[in-house]
Amino acid sequence: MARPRLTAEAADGVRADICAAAARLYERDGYDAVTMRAIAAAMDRSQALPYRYFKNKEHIFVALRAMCFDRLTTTMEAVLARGDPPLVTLHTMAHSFITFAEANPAEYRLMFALRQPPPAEYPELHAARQRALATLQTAYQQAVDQGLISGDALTGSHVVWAAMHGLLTLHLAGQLTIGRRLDELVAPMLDTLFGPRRMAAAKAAGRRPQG
Amino acid sequence: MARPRLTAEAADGVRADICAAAARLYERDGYDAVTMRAIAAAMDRSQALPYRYFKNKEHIFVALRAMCFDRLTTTMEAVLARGDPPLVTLHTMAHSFITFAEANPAEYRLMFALRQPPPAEYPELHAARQRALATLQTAYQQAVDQGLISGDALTGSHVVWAAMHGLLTLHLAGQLTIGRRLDELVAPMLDTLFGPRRMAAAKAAGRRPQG
DNA sequence: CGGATTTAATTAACGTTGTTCAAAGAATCT
DNA sequence: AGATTCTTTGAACAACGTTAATTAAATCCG
Repeated sequence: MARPRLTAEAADGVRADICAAAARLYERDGYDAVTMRAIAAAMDRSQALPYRYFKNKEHIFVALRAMCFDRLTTTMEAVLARGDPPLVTLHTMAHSFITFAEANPAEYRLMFALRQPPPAEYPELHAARQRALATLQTAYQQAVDQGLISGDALTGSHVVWAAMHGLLTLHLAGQLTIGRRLDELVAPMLDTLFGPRRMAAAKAAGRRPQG
Repeated sequence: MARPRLTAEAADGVRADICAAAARLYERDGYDAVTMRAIAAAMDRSQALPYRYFKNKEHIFVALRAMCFDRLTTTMEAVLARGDPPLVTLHTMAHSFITFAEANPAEYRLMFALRQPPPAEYPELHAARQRALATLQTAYQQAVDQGLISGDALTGSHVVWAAMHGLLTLHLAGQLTIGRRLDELVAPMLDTLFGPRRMAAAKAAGRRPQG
């Protein structure tokens, strides 16, 4: 025959390199710095190379998004694995969500950009997002099962997700005028979502060493 | 002397025309269709004309954003002017917020875009946004004054604003997987924010013909 | 009325960008 | 070695934001 095709792993490796270069550019110099030419230049390759591995620029950003969601999911699953009392877990999970966003604002902006291709077109990204939400839902379900929260977990976890996300979105867009510390709004938000008295009691009673 | 400068009103008129052309393009063909050349072409002018009236493209979008916030504020103020009981007003205001977003998704996306210049650089836009939030805060304050809600109005109105916004943001980005109707989440969200029992009671007792 | 002058608007151009396509390079089999 | 097939490249295109040089328009003064 002829020259053998790249192994699937090899092709994935190149794709990973492309994503890494794009991520580095994005994190260091912002969205506008992520150009196809710059990505290729960072890899010491020609400007046309990325097009052999991604259909277009948008697909590269979709891949980046999925990677970010995977990272977020990992931290959320770690919280769930600690096995704290449900309300403590929810509280901690919400804070780790906020910590993630504040530590990686550029990534968060990317993940939840308002201008995005319809998720249905990118099942991989959709799955990554669902994994994060499922983790929250599991924690919420445990709280419901123990009678600490009423309502169904699917709806409730969506409400929590949306409320936290709204806070972070406004914060990152500089549209929060109340003070400088986001915490001033996080605490009341969590109180509203989970109830202040129950939270305090759960935290006092539920602290464990590790898990 | 020589050719007289354009009147301030005349210049504002041209600026308004530019914004109108940009808005029409944005609404009809999306963000990518809003190019300086297309704006000028829609006005039957040369491609360099917008630069005499706006520093750059970003400033045009800032102006559009401010116009959208003014429209939102108008509808919110109308709700406040009805003079319903505070909890009814808050409830109605939240729904009008959602109605606005669902009726003008493109505008909403524009208003709350994650990638935006720092608000401090555009006091006019900042003021327009503050006006909307102040309206909500006023309604919230009335509820606090009547003992229907605890906590301070500034914090509380921010929490409500953020929660509603989070819901809409995820909805518009297609990241809400629960059912098709946004209402399935709006109702639980409002219940969480304002309390279901008090809400129902207030609505039953407070309905008025017009205000 | 007619040149001088000052502002407005246009034409033309520059540097970049995303993307495509034909040509060149590399790796295998016969 | 030569043919063949995949990979990579170099060059090109159209479109964009933006700026500079040029032309058109409207006033004032004589």
